[in-house]
Amino acid sequence: MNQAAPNPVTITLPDGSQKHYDGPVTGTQIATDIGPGLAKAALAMRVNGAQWDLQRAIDQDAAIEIITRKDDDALELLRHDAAHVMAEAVQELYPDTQVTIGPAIENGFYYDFAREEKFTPEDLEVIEARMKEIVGRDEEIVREVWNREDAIKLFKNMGEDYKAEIIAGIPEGEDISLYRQGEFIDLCAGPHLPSTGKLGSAFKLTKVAGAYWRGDSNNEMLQRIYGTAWRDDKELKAYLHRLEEAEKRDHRRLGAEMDLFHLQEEAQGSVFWHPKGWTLFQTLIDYMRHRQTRAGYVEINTPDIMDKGLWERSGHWDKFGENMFTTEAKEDRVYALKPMNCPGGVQVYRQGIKSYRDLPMRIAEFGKVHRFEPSGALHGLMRVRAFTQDDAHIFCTEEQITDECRIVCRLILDIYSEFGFDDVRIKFSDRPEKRIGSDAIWDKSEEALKAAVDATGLEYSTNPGEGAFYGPKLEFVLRDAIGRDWQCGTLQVDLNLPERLDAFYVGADGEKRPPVMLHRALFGSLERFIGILIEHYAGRFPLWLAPLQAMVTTITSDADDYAREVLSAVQAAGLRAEIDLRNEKINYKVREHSVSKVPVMLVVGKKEAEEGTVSIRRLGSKDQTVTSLDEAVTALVEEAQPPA
RNA sequence: GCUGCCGUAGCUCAGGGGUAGAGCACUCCCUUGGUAAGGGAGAGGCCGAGAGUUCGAAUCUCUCCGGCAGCACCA
Repeated sequence: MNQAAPNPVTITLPDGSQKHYDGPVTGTQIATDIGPGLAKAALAMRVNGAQWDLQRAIDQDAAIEIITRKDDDALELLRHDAAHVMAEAVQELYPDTQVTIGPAIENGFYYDFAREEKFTPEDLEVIEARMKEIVGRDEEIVREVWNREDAIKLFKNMGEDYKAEIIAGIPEGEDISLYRQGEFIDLCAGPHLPSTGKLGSAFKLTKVAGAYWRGDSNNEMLQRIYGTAWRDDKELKAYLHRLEEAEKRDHRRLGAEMDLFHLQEEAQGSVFWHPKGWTLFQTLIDYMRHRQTRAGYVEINTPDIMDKGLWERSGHWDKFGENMFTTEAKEDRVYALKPMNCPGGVQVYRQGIKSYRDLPMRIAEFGKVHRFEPSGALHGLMRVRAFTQDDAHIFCTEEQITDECRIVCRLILDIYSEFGFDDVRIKFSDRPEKRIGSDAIWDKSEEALKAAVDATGLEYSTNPGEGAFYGPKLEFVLRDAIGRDWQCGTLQVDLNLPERLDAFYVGADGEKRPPVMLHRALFGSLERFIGILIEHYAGRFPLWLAPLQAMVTTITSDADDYAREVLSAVQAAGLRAEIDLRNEKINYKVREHSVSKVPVMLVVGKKEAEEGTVSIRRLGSKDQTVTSLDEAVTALVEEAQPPA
C-alpha cells in the first residue's frame, strides 16, 4: 500500500496573515513559529472556531487562533484543568475513590467522586496542597483517542465503573478521547492545557456537598467538591473578596439587621413580617396595583381553602397533591389550601356568560398560596411554603395571544428596569413529560408563546421539558447577591385548564368555546422579590421603597421641641419618619441609623431650631446640607414618589 | 427529601465529663456632646428536644427537631 504524501497545510492567523506547512502541524509548532513568547503563553487554540489542544495536528487548511491566559476562553480551560488536577490529587491521596464527572462552571469547577468515606473540610486543604504539587510537577497532558471496547475495558479494570458507564453511553461514531497526565487518565472531550504547570496557583477548594449520580434523585449520592479558579492570584483574591461582600447583603442577615421580618421553626417556611418589612410589602403591592390598573386589569380575591375536588378537576391534585396542604375531613369533605390562584380565578370568570366582546379579560389577584415545599428547598424569603403572588389571568381568544403576551413581557421588563434590573434572563420552557392536554394543543400554545417572545425581540434561552403541566412558560430570572438565580416573573400560555374547568365564551359565530388563559406574575412571589430587592440594593432602598424614610434626630435636648415640629411636618407630608430624642451623642445616633439603613437623617440642634432649618444627612454620604424645613419636605416628598 | 456540617445570652461567637464566658444589644446612673461606637453599674442562658453511658453530661453515644451549603424538586 502506498503511503500518500502529506497534503500541504495553509494556516490563516487572526490578522489575516498565512503560514504554509508541508504537512500536518500542531498548534505548539505554529505558536513557536510566531514567537517564543506566544509559545510560552499558549494554552490551547481555536481551529475554525472550535477549541483544540495545542498538540493536536492540523492536517487541512484552517483559520486558527492561539488561546492565551488573556483570552476570554482561557478561564474555562483553566477551570476544567483544575477539575482534572483535583481528581488526580484525590486519587493519589485516596485510591479507593472513583471519579465521575468534573466540569468547569461559573467562577470555578467541581468534580463528583464516589467514595465510602466522607471528605472533610480538612481533606480539602490536603487535596489543595497536593494539587499545587501536581502543578509543580508540570505533567504533560496528552490526548489519546481510544476505541469504545478498549476504553470500557480500561476503566472497568481500574475499578472505574462510572466512567465505563459514561463511555458506553457515548453515541457511536464520536471520538472517545482520553486525557493522560502523569499516572492519571480520564475520559474527557477536552481540550486541555499542554501541561499541569500552566494551571498556576490561583485556585481554591471551597466546599463539599452531595450530588446525585447523573442528577437523578433515584441514583446514589456522590460527593461533590467545589473549587474556584482564576488567571492569577489577584483575580482569585478579588473573587473571594466579592463573595465576602456579597454575604453582607444576604437578605436573611439584612432582614434581621433592618428589622424587616423573621422566621421561626413553628412556622417553617413562613414569614413573620415586622412593621418595617410589612410596609415594604404593602408599598410594592400599591405600586403593582397602580401599574396593573393602568394596564387594564381588574382585581379580585378568591378563597384560600377550597374543596379538594376542584384541584382534582384542575389536574393539580394529580401532579402536586403530595405538595399541597389539606385539612382533615370535615363533614365528609376534604379541603385544600390553594397552592395557586388559577382555579379560583377561573371560577370568577365562569360567573355569567362571556362574549368574545368581553375579551381579553385581565383579572389580577394578590393571592396568598401555600405549597408544602421539600424542607431542603427552603431558603429565607426566596423559597418559602406560604407566599403572595402578584398573579393575574388573562382570558383571551387565540388571535389575541401574541399581543397579550407581548404586552405582558413589556410590562415585566419595564417594571424590572424601574428597580434597576437590567440583566434579566429569560427562559422559554416547553412541554414536560407529565402534562395534560393533547400534543396538538401543546403545538399551538408553544408556537404562540414563542411568537410572542420573538415579537418582543428579547433574547432568551430554552429549557426543554421544563414547562408547567398545563402549558409552556416564560421565566424571568433574577440573580441574588452571590449569583444564585431565582425565577421571579412568569408568563404561561394555557389551552387546557379553561376547558377542564368549564370556562367558555360565545364567539362571533354564536359557538361556545373555551378561552385561552394566560397565567402571569410580574414580581412572581412578593416574598422572593423582596429578598432579591434587599440584596440588590444591599438594604439601601430608594426613598419610595424605604420602610422608614427619615429619622429626625437631635444633637442636644434643647432642640427636642423643634425636632417634634420637624417630625410632624414630615409626617404630615406623608413621609414615613421617626424621631430619636435619646440622650446620646450625635456620632452614636448617626452610626446607629446608618447601620439600620435609614436613607435620610434630619439632624437638628440649637442652630437649626433658631433658624427653622434642618441638616440633611443622606445614608452613605459623609456631608450634610442645611436647608429650610419647608424646602426639605418638598424635596423629600418629590423624591419619595414611586416611579410612574 | 438526600449528603455533609452546625445548634451555648436578643445578635456574633469562645469554651468543653465536675452544674457557664466575651463583645455588641438591653436596663439604670453619670455625661448635653455638631454628623459612624463617651463612661460606669446591672440584668440576662435547663448550652435545640428526648433517651442512653456515667457517681456526675452543655461536653460522650443514639434518635428527633431546626439552621447552613450543595443536590433533587419548584404548579
